[in-house]
Amino acid sequence: MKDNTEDKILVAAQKVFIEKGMDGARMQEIANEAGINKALLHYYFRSKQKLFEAIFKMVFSQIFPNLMELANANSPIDKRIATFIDKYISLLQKHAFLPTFILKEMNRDPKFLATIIKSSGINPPEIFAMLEREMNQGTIRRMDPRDLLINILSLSIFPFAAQPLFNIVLFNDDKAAYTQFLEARKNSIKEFVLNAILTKQ
Amino acid sequence: MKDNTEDKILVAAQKVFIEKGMDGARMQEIANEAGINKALLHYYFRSKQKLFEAIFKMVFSQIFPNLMELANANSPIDKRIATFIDKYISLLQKHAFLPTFILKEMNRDPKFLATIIKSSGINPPEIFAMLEREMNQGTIRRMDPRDLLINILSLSIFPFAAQPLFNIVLFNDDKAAYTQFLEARKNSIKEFVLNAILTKQ
DNA sequence: GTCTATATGGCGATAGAC
DNA sequence: GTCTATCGCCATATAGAC
Repeated sequence: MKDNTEDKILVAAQKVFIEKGMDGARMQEIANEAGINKALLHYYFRSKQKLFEAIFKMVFSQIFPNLMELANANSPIDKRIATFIDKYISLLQKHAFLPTFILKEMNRDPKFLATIIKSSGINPPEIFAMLEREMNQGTIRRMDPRDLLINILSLSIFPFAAQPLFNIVLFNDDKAAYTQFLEARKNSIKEFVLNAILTKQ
Repeated sequence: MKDNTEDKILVAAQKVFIEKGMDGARMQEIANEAGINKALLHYYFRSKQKLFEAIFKMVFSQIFPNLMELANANSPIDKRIATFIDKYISLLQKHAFLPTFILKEMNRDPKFLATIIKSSGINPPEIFAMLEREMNQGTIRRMDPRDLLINILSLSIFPFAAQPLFNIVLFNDDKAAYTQFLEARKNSIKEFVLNAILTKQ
């Protein structure tokens, strides 16, 4: 992923766009980061806008959870939810700045965002149907399945998006402590969610 | 809040900065929005940076929850948490775009952020001490109090910050439906949190 | 305090040689 | 494909009249 020029540009552009955002990023800085000339950026991607869209698309597909795993597996619902949370937090740990980037740039162009989402292959109705089956069987409490999905995503993503705030407010700027806290949250979130939704027998 | 020129500038700047962000905002647009000349902005605030910092400070104090209500009241813990969630979601409904703005600009200057936070008068240790008392009394499950606080804030704030995404993915771009959903979440979040933490008698 | 006019610099984008 | 040089524009900021 760094051999040819195009890939070098993509790597450099992702770094700079994530750090500075679309408006704050400079084509010159991307060129420096890639070790090439500014004019080459336009040779490969025509405009800053096109380059940005390529990056946003890449990042979005990297960070959007594989929700389908929630729907398809055969194990019990609590197992599936626990596995999903575990995998998803691990993914966010590897790409801790991507949620902030997505949230930052999400409002820029609603139509473009819609296009990206459509082509990302997620199918919420299938997940909701599965959750409703579980509710009918009485394994989880009755609730709006959209709430449940949003809750799981909120609990997982928000602590990464608000990292600088929580890091200062709750951890006195101790970044290592916050990293450790996020690792422990894998289990903490699982317990919290399962306590909230599992019916007791 | 609109009589003198300085206030007109603050109102206009808040609107434009929230919509476009610090880097995307233009002093000319703020001047137009305020119905004054561009040079006046510099007369009152010296630079774009200073104007932005004034706005960020205002917005931050508007949106940061009055956490102390969680700690000080005399009613039972479940009542206090329920009231807090209710009030906080109502606040977010009135200022739906402020969370996105804060998250967007939070990483710009960590030292400035730290200053703002220090002067905001929140005192987490007091809240944690209160939560630990409840755990010792057995009214709520034993857990890391920081997790509980972060969970409540995540469940409340994230659906506003990720509004464009959820609106498309889950509500087919029907904004009224999403607004209604957020209203219903006041109760949904309460039930979710209380089920997760209350010990059954 | 408020305006018009302008200084000054930096940006995205292109032309054109190699 | 890759470079240097440059165009044309627009941004923040200031000077100076009223």
